[in-house]
Amino acid sequence: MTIKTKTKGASALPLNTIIDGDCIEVMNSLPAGSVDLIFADPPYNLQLKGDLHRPDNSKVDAVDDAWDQFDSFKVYDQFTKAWLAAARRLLKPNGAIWVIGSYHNVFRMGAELQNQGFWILNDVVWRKSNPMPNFRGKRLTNAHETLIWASKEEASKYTFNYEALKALNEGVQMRSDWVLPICTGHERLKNDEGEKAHPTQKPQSLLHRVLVATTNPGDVVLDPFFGTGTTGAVAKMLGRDFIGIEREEAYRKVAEKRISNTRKFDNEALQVSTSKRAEPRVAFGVLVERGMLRPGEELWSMNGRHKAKVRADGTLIGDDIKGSIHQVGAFLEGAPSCNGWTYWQFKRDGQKVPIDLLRQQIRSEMAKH
Amino acid sequence: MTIKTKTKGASALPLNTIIDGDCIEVMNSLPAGSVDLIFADPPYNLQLKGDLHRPDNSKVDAVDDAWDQFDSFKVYDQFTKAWLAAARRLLKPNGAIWVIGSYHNVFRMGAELQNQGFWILNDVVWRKSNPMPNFRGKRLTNAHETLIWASKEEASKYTFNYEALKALNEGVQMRSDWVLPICTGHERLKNDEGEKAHPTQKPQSLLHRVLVATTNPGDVVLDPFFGTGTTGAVAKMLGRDFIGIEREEAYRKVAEKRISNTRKFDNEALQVSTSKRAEPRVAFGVLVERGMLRPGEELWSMNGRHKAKVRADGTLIGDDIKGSIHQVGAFLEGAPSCNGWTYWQFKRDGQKVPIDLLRQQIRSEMAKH
DNA sequence: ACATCGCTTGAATCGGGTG
DNA sequence: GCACCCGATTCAAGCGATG
Repeated sequence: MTIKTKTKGASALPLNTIIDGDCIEVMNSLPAGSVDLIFADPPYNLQLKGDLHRPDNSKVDAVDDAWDQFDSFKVYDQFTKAWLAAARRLLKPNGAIWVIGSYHNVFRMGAELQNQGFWILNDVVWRKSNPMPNFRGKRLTNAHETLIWASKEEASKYTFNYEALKALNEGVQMRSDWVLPICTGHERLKNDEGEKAHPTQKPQSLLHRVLVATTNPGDVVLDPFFGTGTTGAVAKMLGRDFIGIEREEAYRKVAEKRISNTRKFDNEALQVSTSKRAEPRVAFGVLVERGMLRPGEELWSMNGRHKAKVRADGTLIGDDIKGSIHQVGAFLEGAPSCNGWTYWQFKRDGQKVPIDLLRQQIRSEMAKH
Repeated sequence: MTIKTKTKGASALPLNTIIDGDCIEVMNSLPAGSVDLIFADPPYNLQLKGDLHRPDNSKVDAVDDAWDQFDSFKVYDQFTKAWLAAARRLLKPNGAIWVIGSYHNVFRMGAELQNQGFWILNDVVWRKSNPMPNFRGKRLTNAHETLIWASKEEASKYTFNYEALKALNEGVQMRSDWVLPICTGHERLKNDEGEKAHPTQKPQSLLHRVLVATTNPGDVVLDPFFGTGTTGAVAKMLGRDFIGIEREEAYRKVAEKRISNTRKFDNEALQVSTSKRAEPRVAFGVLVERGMLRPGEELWSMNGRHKAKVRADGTLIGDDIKGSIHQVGAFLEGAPSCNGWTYWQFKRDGQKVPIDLLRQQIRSEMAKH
């Protein structure tokens, strides 16, 4: 695997590699403020017999009575607190995190995220189209898992590719409930004995949606519980850099092989729809300067109820009101605000045309240079 | 309102009343171990800042009530701890609790439930069929809320009406994600000024499912955050006893009126529990087993264009096709699916009759037993 | 009576660039 | 850091008015 590094101060970031070790120690050894996104699928809990370790790596005994149950929650909370703190330190100021869990552990993770100052943006329900039934008929079919998406802090300017997700959802904005099948068939990795290589392999479709939604090409994505590397494989396909941490050699081996067999999509395919907000700003006055509108020319409101005159400085004058296209529109409508670009129309050849059309002309000229 | 009481030791339980007061104090004044189910919809601690406007500039009527304001997570946690402890004391040993919340508060509630020894049975996602969109396009549409269902302790023999829920779900076991519309239209209670009486009124369909799933007729259901009394109204319809606690007089008044206008065998409730979707699934083969149709008998499609023969195992055989009544119908019509019950007809006394009539006969026999 | 259109509304942690 | 102001942004339902 090609090892790319990014330098941040004195230390370098090992990109597109799987690091062997305890995720807390490894994260604490990496440079702070260097990662764009973290995706974490930690052990789901503790009624789990065995295999739970304290932050100091000592092993927790399997327990089943109520008192020890409380004790095991305490230990799980310590573990959660430690790895979330290490994760938060790694994030850039505008970075974000995803965690996934079930009712066994997700409430404790969510509370700790809030306690540490992460700012929850959404909780997302992964609704499984093909869950395992409840065989004993004693409860509801456990047909979902919960993800939490949170920015590093309240003020973070997090990445959210709104238009791309809207496009993924047939043109209506993406909701907080995602229907996706569980990982089965060819996608499910097997070990040499033909058994499933990992008990909780996540489907690529889930990571695809997460990464398209909240990262851009070239971003650094870290997964502290890498397992068989779904995060890394999807990151590679999508042209993101990944860092995986995994302490089980068997998983690392499967993941290495998987990722080396994965290819990146074409650059063109990685482009996603973007919002208008990302397009260059155009001042209304430019339309006048360029002669696209004449001073003194009249504009009509979309609803036909109002009109105003263009002035040489790119402001409008209407009845009892002067100001920008936005201000005059807002005043005439009695609204708190108004997008003048979509509110006003001008006349050409007897037809009324939105002034936004002129802005688009200017933008397309700008794109050529 | 008729006041029924149940005596438990020295103290009596005030049934089917709305108690004025702080829910923690009131719960602590009631006899321990006396309640079958608690449904709790506490303040969510939304932490809203400025105003929000729709793209058409109208203002969103947000939850800005004093009862939803908390100074910090710490204060909210103290509140949660106190009311959950009071609730747990009230529950019978085999009692259970439902809580509902959003990502603002549900993680803290879930963690505290576990800390206090409640045993989580399922987390349930209420997927809203008609949520409010995200107007700014900055996040995913917040299209769900989360409920947690937990027994008083791990050893509790909780109530779960598995078959009733299966029947409600077209004969397949109920999942942990429930699609239900939010409370609008005539169901939404208004105050004297014609405004919504409560900012967060829950739909009756949600409480209907909760109470059918986890209580039996005659059970005592307590709601410590009664609001406008959805829990009480549905409990009354379904023949359960309720206890409501609510400290806002305006809400109590609306709830009193609502519940006094509610009848036990409300038509609406009956329609829900006996709707066609809820009726027991009948295998076509049963019609053959019972001699209502003979193997070898011919069936005709509704449009008269196709026919097929009944086989002894309850499948059909037509030209070039064998399979279920649905599969054969779909094949002959070149359709992706087909409801065989309404597609096929048989002949009696020269008349063609839909086979669904036979299914109805079986169902009415089943209802007698 | 029936279809269509327009208006209203719902537990919401809902900007960002420039000066 | 703050103030100012540009300007981007919505889905499903119910209900009443209209044709």
